[in-house]
Parts: sequence; structure tokens; C-alpha cells
Amino acid sequence: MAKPTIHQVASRAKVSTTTVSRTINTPALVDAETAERVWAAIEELEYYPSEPARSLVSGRSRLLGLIVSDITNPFFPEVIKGFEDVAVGQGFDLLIGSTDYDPQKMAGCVRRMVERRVDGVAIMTSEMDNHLIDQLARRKVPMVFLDVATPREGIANIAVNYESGIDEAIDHLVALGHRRIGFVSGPPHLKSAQIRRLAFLRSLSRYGIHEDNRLVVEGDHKVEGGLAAIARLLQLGVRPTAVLASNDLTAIGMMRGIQAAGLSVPGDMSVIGFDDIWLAQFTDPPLTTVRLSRTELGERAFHALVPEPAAAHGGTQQDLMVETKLVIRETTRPI
Amino acid sequence: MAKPTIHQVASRAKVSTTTVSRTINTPALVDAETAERVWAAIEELEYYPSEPARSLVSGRSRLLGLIVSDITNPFFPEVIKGFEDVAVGQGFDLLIGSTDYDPQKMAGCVRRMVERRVDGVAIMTSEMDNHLIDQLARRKVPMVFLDVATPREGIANIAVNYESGIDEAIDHLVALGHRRIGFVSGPPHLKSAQIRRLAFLRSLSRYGIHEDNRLVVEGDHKVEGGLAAIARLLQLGVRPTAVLASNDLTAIGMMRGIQAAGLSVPGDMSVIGFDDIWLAQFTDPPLTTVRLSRTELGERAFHALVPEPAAAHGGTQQDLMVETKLVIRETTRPI
DNA sequence: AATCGAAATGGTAACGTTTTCATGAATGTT
DNA sequence: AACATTCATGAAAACGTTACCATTTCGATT
Repeated sequence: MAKPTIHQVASRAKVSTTTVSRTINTPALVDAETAERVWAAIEELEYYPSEPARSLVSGRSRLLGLIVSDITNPFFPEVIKGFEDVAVGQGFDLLIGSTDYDPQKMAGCVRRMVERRVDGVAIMTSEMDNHLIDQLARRKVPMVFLDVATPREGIANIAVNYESGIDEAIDHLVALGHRRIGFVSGPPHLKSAQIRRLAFLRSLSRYGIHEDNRLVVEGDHKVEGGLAAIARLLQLGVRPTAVLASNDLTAIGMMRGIQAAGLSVPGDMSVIGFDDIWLAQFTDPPLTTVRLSRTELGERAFHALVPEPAAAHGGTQQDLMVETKLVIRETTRPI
Repeated sequence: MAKPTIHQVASRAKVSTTTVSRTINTPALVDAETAERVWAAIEELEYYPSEPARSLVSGRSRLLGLIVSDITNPFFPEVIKGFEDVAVGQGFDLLIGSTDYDPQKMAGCVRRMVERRVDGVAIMTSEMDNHLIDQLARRKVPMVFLDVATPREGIANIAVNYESGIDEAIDHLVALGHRRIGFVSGPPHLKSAQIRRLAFLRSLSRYGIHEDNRLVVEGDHKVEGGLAAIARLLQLGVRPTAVLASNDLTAIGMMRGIQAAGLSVPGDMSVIGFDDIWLAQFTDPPLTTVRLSRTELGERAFHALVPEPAAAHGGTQQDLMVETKLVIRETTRPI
């Protein structure tokens, strides 16, 4: 039998299709002895229920969309992993979509998600315009964003507590004697990058160190930007003794720039990254950085989409915050 | 209208549902003027056809499964990207499954794929047992494997031409004057790792350099294995002047070990990796390595699953080979 | 003894498409 | 002028489930 249907199972077990359906979906409603017969039939025939059919009639697809900009960006795989692990654990499947930072592809992703009738979408990319959000909202597709610019009614937003980790980083640096601390930001249009910059400034002010805008230079969250930024910092009259980067890629670019200039990390300059991507532990020397757990991000995103059956409390705020934490490796040293 | 159906579109455009279906699927069969009316209705209502419904009736889901062992492994994201790009280009969606090297999870993946009635599965992981393959084969689900151990009738296998790149690497090393060349292999149970080792040996023999089994040591395709392996190589009476690694992670471990021993790469020892993962360009110094294009791998996998509509020739052999190529960076130097 | 409720099951109508098959209308062919 | 052919459309039957409404049986309650 190539593709047995519920009918074949039913007739083999000498019950109705309804009963077969019930043994699978609501076992409590069927007699133990009958259930046994049904399961036997299911296994003998190697029956697998047709998801398209059940989706059609039940209205739920048990399918969750996950939209990222570029799966090749080392930030995302772990997010996906965290999300997938808990999703399949709960019986959901994962539909992946990449936007490649292209609004057109993004629209395509949304269309595909809607056509598949996904039960929810996690949108981990920023190039999402309002028109597309409306499209999903009108269809009442649950949505969750990552650090979105403007929170909206009925749309979950998972927020990152950048402050905690950055405070730790600054505490660490100050404890090592650093006072002239630089910062290389991310692209200005990225909300999360701005939050990081602000958190840095605020954290510094706790020690009465006021903003010196020559020490804050713009990067692009890529290696190239880090290289360019550190070059500007190095040609300053009075150089910073330590620099924080808005993400690890930037920090890596910075390290290369510093070393290319014949200086040493952390001998001549301490460096702290952000994210703790997998690569961070393999730089030379291993990068001190602020860890943002991407698997946790993924898990939270899932839970924002499908509410816990247990707790009916609208834990919509508290639970959607993920913490950051300093990981000390070898790119920081006393002044 | 929250979720318009084909019926709403039909009545608004004053045609039958059949005609609506045709304007979407086979535009050639419907009058231009009618089509226009239908499209207008579709857009006004924001109608998106229900994939579950069309899958059910058409028997094809336009869904492709992609099973990897661990999306966090830097090898996979690019494979996925290559696969996804061409798949969505052809109107397919992507269902991701991770096995975490766990046979049980693997079985779960297969079950989910079958239930979703995927139109094909690309299996990029080795822990696939025959029972599961049979399960898919019985259902006539097209399958493609990556470098599988034993090719099977009716199952596509995409093969990597390791030889070409490894030959290039050896040529390069020999041209630089190296003769004592070591090799750190992958785990012994991995077929592809064994092929790499054999290719290395064969390549060496082209220069009349016969196998010296003290120079071939076992790794595990991880950083740790590279570290352990290089330690053994370093304590040899006569050290190799160059070492090839079975993958980049191993090479990175080796570099760390060499540098930790107070030696320099490539000053004291040349190192060549394999794969050219994204990280390779960021090591210090940047790693010379043999590139295996993972995006190409993904693309080939797709084409093995859904045959080109244009060419009906069974291009099942030739097209499923992907080449490798030496990328010279800065970890090799004349002896 | 009559009634009720719960437990176990079945019949059948959805669900939203595509796929036959059928029907006219128009065009071309002899 | 009669007859194929093609073109454009529609009606209705699938597709494989689950949801809803009965029905039957049986022990418990009054």
C-alpha cells in the first residue's frame, strides 16, 4: 500500500474513520481495546495522516514561519535552532524564509506564509514594512518581532536587555583602570544598534564619564566597518585605551586593524565585542564579549507565538525580555 | 474579509471557481478580459489560495524537506541558502529538520516530512538508517543524499570531487618545496572523511611520496581534534613542514596548537584547511584552504529533487558532481 | 422501574481547492 | 452548408481529514 488513508485504517480495524481520528487526536475518548486495534492497523499499513488534509479541515496548519534576513549571518542559525527545538517539541513544523535584505523577497516570504496558512510568524529581520504587517494582522496571524522599532497592539515584541551586559562590560573595563573608552556603533538605521549605543553612553555616565563624541564612531556591523572605524580611532591625538563594539564582527575588524597597525590586543588596547557569536572564541586572542543568547531568543519567539497551554496568564511582557551577560576572555587587560 | 476563498473571488468576478483556478494556474486557458476581472477581484479581496487545500487535491505540496544534523554547524547554513534560493525561485517552500545526530530525532524528521507530503527530501546528514530510507522510498518520495556511503537505485547522490582540490593543494605545497606533508583526518566512521584521506594519499603518491603513517593522524572535524592531533605531530622526531586538515575547524585547532607551542604559521609550518567556511578568512593569518562551495551543493541537491522541465535528459550523473578548489591565503609559505 | 448521564462509537457534512467531463460559441475546412 | 476544431467556460466530483450531531449501551440514581 503506497499511501494508505484513514479509510483503509478504519476498515482494517473494523471501526469508523471517526474512531481512527479520535485514537490519534483524543485518545481519552476511545476504549483501550479499540485503540489497540486501531494502532495495530496504523502500524501494519504504515499510515501517516495527511497534514494537508487535517490543516484544511481543522484550520490550523501546525506550521510556524520564521523569517530571517540571511541565514548565512552567524547570528541566525542559533536563533533558528532554539526556535526549532522547542517548536518540533510541541508538534510544530518550521517554514524558513530568507529576505536577503530585499523588500521584494520579504513580500514573497509573507505571501508564502499566508498561503501556507501558518499558525504564526517570527520575524527576525528589520526590513519589514507596515503594509506587510497589516496583511498578516488582517489575517490574524500571530506575529513576533525581534527588537522592533515601534511596538504595536497585538504584536509581540521580544526585547533584549542590552543594558545589563553593557553595564557589566563597562564595570569590567573601569575596574581594570580604563577611563578613555571608545565605542564603534552599528548602522544608524538599525534600532537595536542605536539602543546599544545609548546603553553604552548611559553606562559610562554612571562613572561620571561624559560623552566624548570623538570616541564614538560609526560602523556597519561588519568586519569592514570595524576596520574603518578603528583606523579613525587610532589616528586620534589621545587614543582610547579600550573600545567596545556594537557586535562581534565589528570587534574582529577592529582587532585586525589594531594588529595591522603594529599594536597588540590587549597590550595596547582592550577590545570587547557584542553577541558572542561562535567565532568569538576562536579569534586571536579569544574575544571578550557580551553574550546574547540566540537560542534563548528563538525559544522566546516561539512562546510568544504559541501561548503555554498551562499558564493562561498573559505573560506577554516579563517573559519576552532576554538578558545579556559579559563573557571575559582575553582581549581585555589592566591599563 | 478576513480569509476570502476562491468562491468569493469567483462570485465577485462573476465567473466560476474553475475559471479563477485557471487564471492562477494556467493563464493560457482563460480569456484576457476575464483574467483581468479575476485578478482585480483577487487583489481587492486580498485573496491568497490555500496551500493546504491545493496540496490535498493536487497531490503535490510544493514543499521540500531539508534534513541537516545541526544548523549551527557552519557547514550547513550556506547549503541551506543555496537550496532555498533556487527552491523558492521555482515556487517551492522549505521545511527544515535538524537531527542533532540523534537517530530518534532523525526518525521524527522523516515522519514529519511524510505527513506533510513533501515533494522531495534532501538529506545532508549521515545518520540515516536504511529503515527510514525504505519508508520514504515506499512512498516514492524523491530523495537526494550528500556523499552517501552506498548509492542505491533511484536515489540521487550528490558527490564531491575532493580529488581536484586536494591535488591543487598538494601541487601548491610541493611547488613551495614541501615534501614532509602531514594530514589530520576526520572521524573514521564518516565516509566523506575517509575519501578525503584517501585523496590526500593518492595525491601525494603522484609525486612519488609514499605513505608515512606517522604523518597521518586522526582528528574529529572539530577544533579540539585539531589541537590534539597537532600535538602528536609536533612531538615527532622529524616534524612535517606542512599539514593538510580534513576540514577547516581542524585546521583552526592546529593553528592554535602550533602557535601555543611558540611556533609560527606559516613560518614554522604551513597549514591548509578544507571547506573554506566563512570563518576561514578571519583566522590569523587567514587560512589557505580548499573550497567546497556549499551553496552549489544546495543548488545541486534541489535540482536532483525536481528535474529541470526544460531538459528531460537524465542528467543524473554528471550534474551531481561538485568541484573543489584551492584558495590560497596566508598560511602557506616556501620551506 | 423509570430516568438520567456518561462512555463509546458511527454517519455525514464541511474544509477550499483542482480535476475531470461537458457544453456552447466561434472559427475554419471541405 | 454541414462538420470538425479550437477556445472559453461551468458543474460537479474528488482529495483525506476533523467537527458536529446522533445513537447505542450500560451502570447509577431516584
